[in-house]
Amino acid sequence: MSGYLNKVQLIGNLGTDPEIRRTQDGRPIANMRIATSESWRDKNTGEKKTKTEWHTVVVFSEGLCKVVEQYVNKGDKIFIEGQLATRKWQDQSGQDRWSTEIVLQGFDAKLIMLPSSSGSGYRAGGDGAGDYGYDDDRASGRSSSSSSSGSTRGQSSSSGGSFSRDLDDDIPF
Amino acid sequence: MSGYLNKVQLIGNLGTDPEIRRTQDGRPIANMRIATSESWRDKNTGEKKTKTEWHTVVVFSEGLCKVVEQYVNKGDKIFIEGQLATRKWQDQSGQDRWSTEIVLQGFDAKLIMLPSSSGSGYRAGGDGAGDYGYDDDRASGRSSSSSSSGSTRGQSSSSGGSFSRDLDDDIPF
Amino acid sequence: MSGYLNKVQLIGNLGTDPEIRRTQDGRPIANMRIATSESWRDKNTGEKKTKTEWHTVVVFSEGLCKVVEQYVNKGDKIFIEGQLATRKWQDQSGQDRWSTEIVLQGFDAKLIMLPSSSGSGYRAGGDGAGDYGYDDDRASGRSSSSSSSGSTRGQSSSSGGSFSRDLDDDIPF
Amino acid sequence: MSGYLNKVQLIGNLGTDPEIRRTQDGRPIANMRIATSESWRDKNTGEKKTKTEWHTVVVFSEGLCKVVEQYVNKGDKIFIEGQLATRKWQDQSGQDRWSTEIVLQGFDAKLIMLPSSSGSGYRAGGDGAGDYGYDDDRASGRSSSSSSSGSTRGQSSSSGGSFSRDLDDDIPF
DNA sequence: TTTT
DNA sequence: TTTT
Repeated sequence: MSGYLNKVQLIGNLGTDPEIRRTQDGRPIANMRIATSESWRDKNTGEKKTKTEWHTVVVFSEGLCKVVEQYVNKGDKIFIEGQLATRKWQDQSGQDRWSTEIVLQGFDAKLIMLPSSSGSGYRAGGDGAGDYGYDDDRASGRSSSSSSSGSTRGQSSSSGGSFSRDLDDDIPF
Repeated sequence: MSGYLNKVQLIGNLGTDPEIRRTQDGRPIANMRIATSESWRDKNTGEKKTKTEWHTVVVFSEGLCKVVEQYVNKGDKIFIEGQLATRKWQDQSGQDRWSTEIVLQGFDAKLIMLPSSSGSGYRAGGDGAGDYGYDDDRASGRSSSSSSSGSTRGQSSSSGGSFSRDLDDDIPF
Repeated sequence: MSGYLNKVQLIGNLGTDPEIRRTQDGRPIANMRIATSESWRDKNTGEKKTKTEWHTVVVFSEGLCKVVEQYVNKGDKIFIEGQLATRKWQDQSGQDRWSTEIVLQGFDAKLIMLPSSSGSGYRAGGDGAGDYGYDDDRASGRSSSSSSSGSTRGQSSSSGGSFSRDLDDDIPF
Repeated sequence: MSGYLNKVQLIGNLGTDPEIRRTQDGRPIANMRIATSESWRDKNTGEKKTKTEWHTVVVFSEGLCKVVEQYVNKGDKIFIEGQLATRKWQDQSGQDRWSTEIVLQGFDAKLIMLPSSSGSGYRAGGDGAGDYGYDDDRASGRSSSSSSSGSTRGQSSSSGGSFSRDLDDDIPF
């Protein structure tokens, strides 16, 4: 509400295909594992070093979930902007555990597909991400709970596209 | 819509009071001049140098305009997040000119008031920034070129507060 | 090194005083717990809700550590920019655990002190944050596991100041 | 010097090849024109609209200039992070003009090549951007004024790579 | 024109 | 544990 900023931005690659699950009332939630890496040359040894960081991204935004479901695949490079959230859960032995995730929900959420360099992907022609016809009722506040696709996952479109926050989220973030 | 990012973030101080004007259909637009500075010590001379950069910020977001109108004053420090836009206009002699501004509009817009260190400001009690309860009609599609305050400018509240994207419902911000 | 972005930005308040420890070779490391909050009004009940997120920030940057040590206190509001890093550790029972932290290290690290609105703080006069004149040995490759202050913690300066990346020369910051 | 943030981030495409010029003392400066676009559906007419914004990016960072010179071409998509700077100049008639540019200089500067979807580019094998062997004397503060390439511009490498700030800049920013 |  |  007041005077705070909580922002995460990543450009990285998906380690696996996104996992889409649904809440009891049918809302989709997408999970992605995204890798970012850094390389540097060791000051002393001159050796080249690399460190890869893995991030868990959870997409609550219904609009972005649809995009993830249809256009995002293992290996793809994406830009995401979301918020940090640490969640408490219990492991099998009942012990408290915490997981920190990057949450894409509400207006701050952003996802930009960055063309995969692998080029192995199917390059969508007229139906690329850029034309996904995401008829923006987000901005108008209408709550078209238009089901969303089932499970048809497109081939990697590799076309690039920007998708940002949607208004029909009611889950606080 | 697709594959692009255009983001500006500033933390700086207002050089003057914001200027609020209105479109013919009554929508408010706020203009602010914000200074950011940098200092460094010259590598050769050891001299300390400072450079101040002045930024023009234009607030189209109706909700943020109300906030600016009520809580933001000359000298205040704020964080803003918006987009770059270059606008063409004609000077007196009819020559084309361009001005680059930082636009706060739509969902990407964000404004956080940062408590003024001067402390000269009037510290609002129960009616602080966090309770301003404005409702914006941009996101809802309504175009109520309504009311909104006239010119009553509060004293510098110095209370700090975050105001983001135009929303009139419960979606957190 | 290549094609990745891993960035976190927070504006929040410290829940406790920073904790400064030192590595065996004398380098300081600062830990801070920073809170960010969000408020929203529940769409259905109309109830006002708040959620506070706590973040663990670890400062490896020697220059920023000095700043934290001298100027940052419980309750202060700061802006930080760093990177996400997830660290594995073993709990008492030898089980693997992971913690995600925001790391301030190297050139991407940034810390801006935002004047505390509480104003309870001691306002440093001539020795304000802007004059701290620290020189960092990280960027220069020197590993002077040197000096640096012991434990003298200033009162909350509330003066505001920006401290970024490790540098001991004239490059502006 | 203290308490300010001035940050611009873009993901966009180059409208033309970068232009590299040199200062009298041989330092390279690269200029790029980068486009970002937005699309939306008009609330009233339902019409699809697009607006493209053009940004002028000036690279003072010597390391990033080399990268731009070798790897960045017309049409390429890149991520850049820099600072806003408004510069005054005189037109032919001696009138004052101002231009706002995004400056990549010093530590805040960042450039990430995003694989071009066009795929028309020559895909560098072992000498791709990722292997550019930018032997990081930046971090060590050494000032290897190693000339830099002349004008050999590689074909679009499409390989992606991240390049960030260098220490050997002395031009303030 | 602000601020430190 | 902070802050508003």
